[in-house]
Amino acid sequence: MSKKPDIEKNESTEEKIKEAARAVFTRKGYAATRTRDIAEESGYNLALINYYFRSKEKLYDIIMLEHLQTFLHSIMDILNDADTTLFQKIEVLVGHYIDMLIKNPALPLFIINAVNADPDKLITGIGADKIHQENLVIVKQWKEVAAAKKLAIHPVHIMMNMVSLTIFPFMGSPLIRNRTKLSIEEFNALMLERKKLIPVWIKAILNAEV
Amino acid sequence: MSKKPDIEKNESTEEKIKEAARAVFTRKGYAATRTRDIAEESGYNLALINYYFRSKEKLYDIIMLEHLQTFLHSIMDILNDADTTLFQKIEVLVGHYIDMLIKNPALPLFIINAVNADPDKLITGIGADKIHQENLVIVKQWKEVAAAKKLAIHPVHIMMNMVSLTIFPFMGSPLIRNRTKLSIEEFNALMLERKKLIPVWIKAILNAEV
DNA sequence: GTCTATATACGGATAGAC
DNA sequence: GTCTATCCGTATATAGAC
Repeated sequence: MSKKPDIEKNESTEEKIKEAARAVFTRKGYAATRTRDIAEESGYNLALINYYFRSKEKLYDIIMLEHLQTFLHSIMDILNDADTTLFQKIEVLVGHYIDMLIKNPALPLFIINAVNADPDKLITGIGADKIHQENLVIVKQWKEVAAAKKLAIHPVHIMMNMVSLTIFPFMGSPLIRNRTKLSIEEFNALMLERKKLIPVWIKAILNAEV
Repeated sequence: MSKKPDIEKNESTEEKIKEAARAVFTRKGYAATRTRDIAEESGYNLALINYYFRSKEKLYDIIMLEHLQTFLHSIMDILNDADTTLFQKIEVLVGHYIDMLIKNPALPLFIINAVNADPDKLITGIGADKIHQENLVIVKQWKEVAAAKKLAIHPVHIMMNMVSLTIFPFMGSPLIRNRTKLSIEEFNALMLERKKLIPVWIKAILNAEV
């Protein structure tokens, strides 16, 4: 056996601080979190934050990029899958995001605020160039469908609809839950329903008379 | 004529500071704005902020409540209008909000962040009690439609859909505009299209086979 | 690596001159 | 009412002991 201690399951101090930072930054945003909050949440001393991460901002950047990665993870594979139809992609995409958002409901607000605070930083970090490729499989498939249906509406409407219907309820959940008196479990159950519903609705929207 | 000076069109110092505060708070949020930013934006000195508003937080509260009022202004009248049908209400509501959001696109993010930072403060300030009344005209109308259509889906889905489709694109606009290379004018034109489209889509959703 | 103590900077607020 | 100068708490960051 190696010399690694059998308390190996405990993460390193560095990792614990990062987790604490993720928790606090995600909840309160950059400006409102104090390094002291992170230290307290981690169980370690304030000085260790700088020892491991040099500065609050560097630590924040790490968390931000990780969140971005979580948010975009595997989406390119879905968008570029030659073996699925457009509507299958929509189903997979919506399902993927709802599962992810139930685990991580604060993510969209965090990311939108980050983009708002410093658009360039995020948008370049996004690897966004790749995403806008005109030769993504989904874009080609979309063009075929649009041509077949002789759609008069701008394609970004459909994209916005899909994203809006999927993501917004999570951003509004504090207000929605307060107004509706739904528990978190009931709310999440509704979100899971939307995995089936949103693709159906998107189809209905595409077929709607305008 | 009165003794008022003919430079009357210039607002008072107090009002100018409030406008500056509105601009900065709305753009950067509470924690990230410094009173010095507001002073600079207003053209006046830092000390005057405290002279007129006592503290950063009191000034923020004023801005926040004004924004909330803008956001909810006249919505109760629409919701409670006995002379319009349910779908007319949806049309009016969506149109009202899109017009308002084109003028004030940063509002939803500001409000959601405010709710997030301090749920109780906002939710009580909202006069939220009134909004949840079961005897609003729109609620009654909704129940009739739901009964007639024997809808299997939870009514909050429909509410979430309407709000999501209307509001989210504005919150995501920095990212959307970057990805699509749309100008602000083009983006706003799309939003205006949605005044007609969203009600149609809501109907389509209501009639969709599930 | 982890702590305590401290340097240094920044931001909100006020005193006091004009 | 408006300004300059300054106070003082708080937050980030670092020095240095263990």
